[in-house]
Amino acid sequence: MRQRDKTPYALLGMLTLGPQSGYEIKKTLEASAAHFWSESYGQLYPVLRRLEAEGLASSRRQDKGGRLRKVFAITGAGREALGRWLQRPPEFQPPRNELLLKLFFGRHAPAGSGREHVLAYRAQQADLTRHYRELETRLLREHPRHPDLPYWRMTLRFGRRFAEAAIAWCDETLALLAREAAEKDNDNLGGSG
Amino acid sequence: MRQRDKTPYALLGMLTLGPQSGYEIKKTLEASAAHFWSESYGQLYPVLRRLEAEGLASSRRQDKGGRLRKVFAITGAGREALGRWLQRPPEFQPPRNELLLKLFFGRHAPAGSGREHVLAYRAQQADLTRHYRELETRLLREHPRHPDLPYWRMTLRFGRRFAEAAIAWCDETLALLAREAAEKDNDNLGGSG
DNA sequence: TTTGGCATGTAATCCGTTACATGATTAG
DNA sequence: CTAATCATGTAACGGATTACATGCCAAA
Repeated sequence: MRQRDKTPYALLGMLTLGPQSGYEIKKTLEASAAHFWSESYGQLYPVLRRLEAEGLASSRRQDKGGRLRKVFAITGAGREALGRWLQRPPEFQPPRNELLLKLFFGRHAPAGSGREHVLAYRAQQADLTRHYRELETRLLREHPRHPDLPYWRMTLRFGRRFAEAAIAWCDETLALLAREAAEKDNDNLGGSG
Repeated sequence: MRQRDKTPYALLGMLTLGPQSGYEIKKTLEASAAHFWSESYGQLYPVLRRLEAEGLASSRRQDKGGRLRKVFAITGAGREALGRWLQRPPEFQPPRNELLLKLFFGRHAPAGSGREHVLAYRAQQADLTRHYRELETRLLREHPRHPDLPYWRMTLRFGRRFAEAAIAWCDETLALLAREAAEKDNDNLGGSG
């Protein structure tokens, strides 16, 4: 298996929660880890096939209410491979933040567009904090003794802290943008008056 | 120009700082925006060529101390294209955080590996906060009246706030991991005794 | 003299998304 | 009836990195 390709490990990890179909894996991912990981079908299905070919997962066809499903399970070799990967230090990935890039060039942007972007981002992050809080509450209620719970919570906490930091930053930034806009207005008045 | 490809705009934006060679653009990017944007040469040079073909940038060969450089400048059409892009709302990009993924599956990881990853991340973020602070100080000292300064500061503040949030999260997480490790030890003692 | 930085580019490859294609079942 | 959801996959494309290839200049 390649070094840089993390999708196989993400899928193996998902299979530690129990045997699942590709479709289910995606749903589970979206419901629990969307804020830090995602996979597309175009990636997911071929990789599952590969995992099976390499003996890291096994599959059996299942008939569920007339629908055909292909349910995958992690194998012993799969668990070992996952464990080895979990031990390796995470690779640093160069971030790309389009909002910051647009702000960085803010002086050359149409008036008010920076403010709009930041407002939209703030709203999105506020929604997210609510979402994280709900998720955490539901998790504690529905799986209070699940052995994975502490780990799931850590990732949720990460999301919450970052969303809160983002909101604070938005407020600070909106104030700075307002000041810039005011100074620009002043310059214009001074220049013409 | 394509919709999704942001590299051209990043390069046009860099050219608003003045005419530069591809090599210089990369250096500038690394010195000022590394925490939210990066480009590789394999991407940068072909895109510069494309920008010129589309009339958004112009170039002239320059002989600097015997070395041949190809210096690019943004054109009027380039400024317009940049302005239009700056106005469009930033696209949401699904994040991928390998550290969180590894933590999420932490129960299946070799003992202590989660802790190590978090410690390494914490150290990295602590370095970063120092770096941001220095950069901001230097910026204020060296370019106190630069019209782009307020915008550059906003992105720096983002970096600092996020690094600080990351450190707080690390400390919280390290405590939770320690508790998990302790409980695991207890279980083992109870099971064998 | 040899290492590091300046400087430009191409080719191979990979990873990932999007669009396409298909079809059954279930809930409204 | 029909829209949504379950379910699996492939093909095309695009964006980005990495490795490769080259060569000059300055400083140690």
